[in-house]
Amino acid sequence: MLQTGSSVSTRESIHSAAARLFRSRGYSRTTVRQIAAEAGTDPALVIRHFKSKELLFLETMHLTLDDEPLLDVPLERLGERLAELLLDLGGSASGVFLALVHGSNEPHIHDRLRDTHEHLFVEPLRRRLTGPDADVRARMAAAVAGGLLYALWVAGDQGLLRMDRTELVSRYGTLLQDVLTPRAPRTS
Amino acid sequence: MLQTGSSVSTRESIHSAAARLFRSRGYSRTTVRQIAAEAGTDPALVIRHFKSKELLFLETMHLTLDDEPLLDVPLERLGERLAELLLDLGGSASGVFLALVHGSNEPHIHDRLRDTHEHLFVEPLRRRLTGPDADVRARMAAAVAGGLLYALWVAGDQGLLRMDRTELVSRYGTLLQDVLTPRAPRTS
DNA sequence: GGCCGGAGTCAACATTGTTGACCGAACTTC
DNA sequence: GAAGTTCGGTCAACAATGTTGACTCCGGCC
Repeated sequence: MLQTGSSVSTRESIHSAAARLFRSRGYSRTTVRQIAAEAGTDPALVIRHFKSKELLFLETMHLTLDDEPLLDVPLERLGERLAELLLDLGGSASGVFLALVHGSNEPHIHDRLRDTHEHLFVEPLRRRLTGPDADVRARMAAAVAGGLLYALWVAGDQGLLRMDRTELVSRYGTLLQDVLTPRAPRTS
Repeated sequence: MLQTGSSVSTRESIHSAAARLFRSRGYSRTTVRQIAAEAGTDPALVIRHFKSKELLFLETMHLTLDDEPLLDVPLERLGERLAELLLDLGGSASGVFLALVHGSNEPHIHDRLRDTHEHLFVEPLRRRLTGPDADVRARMAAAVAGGLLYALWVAGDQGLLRMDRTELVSRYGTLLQDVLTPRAPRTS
C-alpha cells in the first residue's frame, strides 16, 4: 500500500503546486515543468495523473462563493452586501478569477468561466428575486458585479483601486441595489 | 526601389494577417507560423519586421471608440447612448477586446488593456460630467460598461445574449444613466 | 517463487518563438 | 562600369513547451 500512498501524496503535491502557480502566474505562464519541480516530481507524472495541462487547470481552478451572506441579508440590503462580498474576494479568489478570464481563450476554460459566472453571481441573486423579469435583473446585476471585478482586476483601474473601500462599497452597493430592486422610472 | 516596395507590402500583409488572426483566435492560439503562412512569407521575416510576437500583437490590436456620439447627445441621454454604442461594438471590435482581455496575462498587454479602458470609457465619460465626484462616477460607469462586455463576450451569458437588443439598451442604459447622473438617494 | 499492476524515471517527439548564417538584388561610390 | 554596402528574403538551427513511449522498480497476489 506504500505505492498508492505515495501516489496519493504526489498527486496532492502536484495539485496544490499547480493551484498555487496557476493562481499567481496564470495559465499560459506556468509550465508543466514548473509544476513538477515545485511538487518535487517529474513532468511526465504530472501529465500521467491529470491527462493534460488543461485538465489539471480545470481540476484546480474552482471558484465558489459562500452565498449565505446573500441569503441572510434583507432584500433591500442585498446590493450593498454583494458589493462587500466582491471586494472581500481578495487574494486567492482574485487569482482564480483572473486565471479563468485570461485562460478563457481556451474553449474548455471558457465553459468553466461561464459556469462560474452563472453559479457565482446569477443563481444566488435570482434566488432572492421575484417577478416576471427576475431572471433579467439577476443577469444584469451579475454583469454589473462582474464589471467591478473586471475594472479592478482585469483592467486595473487605478482610480477605483485607490478609492476608499467603504465608499466604494456604498456607491457600488446602491448601484447594484437599483438593478436588483429598481425604483420607479425617473419623472423627468 | 523594388525591395522597399516589397518590404512595405509584405510588412502590410503581415500586419493585416496578424490582425485578422489575433482577432479571431486570440493571442496564445495564433502562431507566428500561421501569420507568416497567411501573409505568404517566412516566420523569420515576421519577427524581423516586428521584433517579437508580442510587439506585433500590440502594434495590431488597437481599440478606439468614436466618441462623438457621446459628446453630441444631451447629458440625460448619455447612458442610453453608451449602451447603444457598446452593443453596436460588434464584430472586429469585440475580437480586439477579447484578445486584449485574454492576452492581458502578459504584462505589456495588460498595460495596453488598462490604457484602452481609460481612453475608451473613462475619459469620454468624465469629459461630460461635472462636480467633485465626476471622476469617481466616470470610473464606476466605465466599470459598469465593461461589465456588459464582460458578461456578453467574456463570460458569454446566454440569457443576456438572447435578450431583445432594444430592451437591453433601454435597461442597461438607464442603469448607466443612474451612475452618470445619480438620482437622489432612496427615501426608504 | 513467479507474475502483475502501477508509480517513477528518462529520453524522445512535434510545435512554439526566436536567432544567425547565407543569398541575391538594388543602390552608392569611385 | 566595377566594387561594396545595404536590405529583404530563405533556410536551418536553437531552447523551451506539452506530451508520449519505453523502461525500471517495487509491493501485493496466485
